[in-house]
Amino acid sequence: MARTIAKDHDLKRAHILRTAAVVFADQGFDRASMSLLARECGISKANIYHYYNGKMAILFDILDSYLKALRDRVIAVEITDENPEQTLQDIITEILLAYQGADHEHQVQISAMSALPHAQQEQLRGYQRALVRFVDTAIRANAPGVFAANAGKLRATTMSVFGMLNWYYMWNSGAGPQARDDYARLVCQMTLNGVKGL
Amino acid sequence: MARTIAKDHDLKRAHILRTAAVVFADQGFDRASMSLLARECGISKANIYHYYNGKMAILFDILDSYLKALRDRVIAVEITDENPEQTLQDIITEILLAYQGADHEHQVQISAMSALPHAQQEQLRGYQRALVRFVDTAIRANAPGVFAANAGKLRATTMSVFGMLNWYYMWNSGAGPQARDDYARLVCQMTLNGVKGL
DNA sequence: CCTACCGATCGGTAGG
DNA sequence: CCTACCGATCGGTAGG
Repeated sequence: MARTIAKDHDLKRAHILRTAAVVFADQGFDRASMSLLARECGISKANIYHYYNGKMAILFDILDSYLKALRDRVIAVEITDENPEQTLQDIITEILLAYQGADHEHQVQISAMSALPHAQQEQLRGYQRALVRFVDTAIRANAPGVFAANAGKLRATTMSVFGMLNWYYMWNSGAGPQARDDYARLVCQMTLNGVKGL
Repeated sequence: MARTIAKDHDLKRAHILRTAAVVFADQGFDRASMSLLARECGISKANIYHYYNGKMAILFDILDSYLKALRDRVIAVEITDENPEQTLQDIITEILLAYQGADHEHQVQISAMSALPHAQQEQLRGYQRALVRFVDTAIRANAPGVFAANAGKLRATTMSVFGMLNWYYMWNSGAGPQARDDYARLVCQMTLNGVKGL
């Protein structure tokens, strides 16, 4: 009995979370009212407060669950020391595939993360940093000599990759696995040829 | 007499515009109140309405003047048919230099443009499209054979460049001309080697 | 799980 | 009769 209720509770909470990501992304966090969110969820506004303590708590849960899952999925990619090029491409592909279907969460991350308290922002940035470090290491493995001589170059190259990946939803948000795999190859190629060409 | 007053009017309007870009970027457009903007401008809230018809009129003016000037500055870059590589690098450098000191406007563009009416958004997107077309043409000139065989590749490459450039403020916003020139070389190199490497 | 309702603050405008 | 400008407050709505 209690389990049935608890299960329904989690399902409903997850539904609110997903709906909120869409509403916050479409309207913007500040102008998306709790009334609208309730309407979109098919429940009353007061009922939302049974699952979340406030509007910011929903925002934090969206980004915390999204970024944590993204990090865990990407750092699980197997690293083969014998083939650093393939490893980098595997990682980039995994990121682009993880982005698939998460455009709303991605947009909320970019537009609304700054609305959170500093401590919560710092926690979220921790997930982002772990991801950046992981990609950073994979890129460095492809040209250790170059980067040993120029530390700033590695950072610039890594941030270039994230620039390309994080901009992807702006021009190809509906892309499927094939298009994402293709783009991963292009990004990987630009990165490798770029850094080795110096 | 009338000219002196008019001149002061324009200067004051420009001051409101610049201050609003900073306030809107820091606080977010929706949560930045007109009261705060007035305080930051050192004038009364009512006085702002002498220069602008409303909050959205300020937002539109920020983005319209910024994007128009950006477009005009970049498409003024001289194109030399004999040296398409140098032309591409000149264009990328000009964009990064135009971004310098405009981080607030850039951030407002990304986070608040969607708050405007569709007609105004469309006008702003016109400036963006002109810029994209210009870069697109410059990239195509570097590998006509490759892109004739693969139209989607050109678009992906162009959007990669904008991803790298538009992400720059996220990790090196305070960069000076030297750092921007360095990064322009890296972006150009990644782009050229990437598309020619296929 | 809802209706009813609050303190506060919003963008915008009144009179002078 | 104009422009430029202010203190005070409007109607309406936000999160809770």
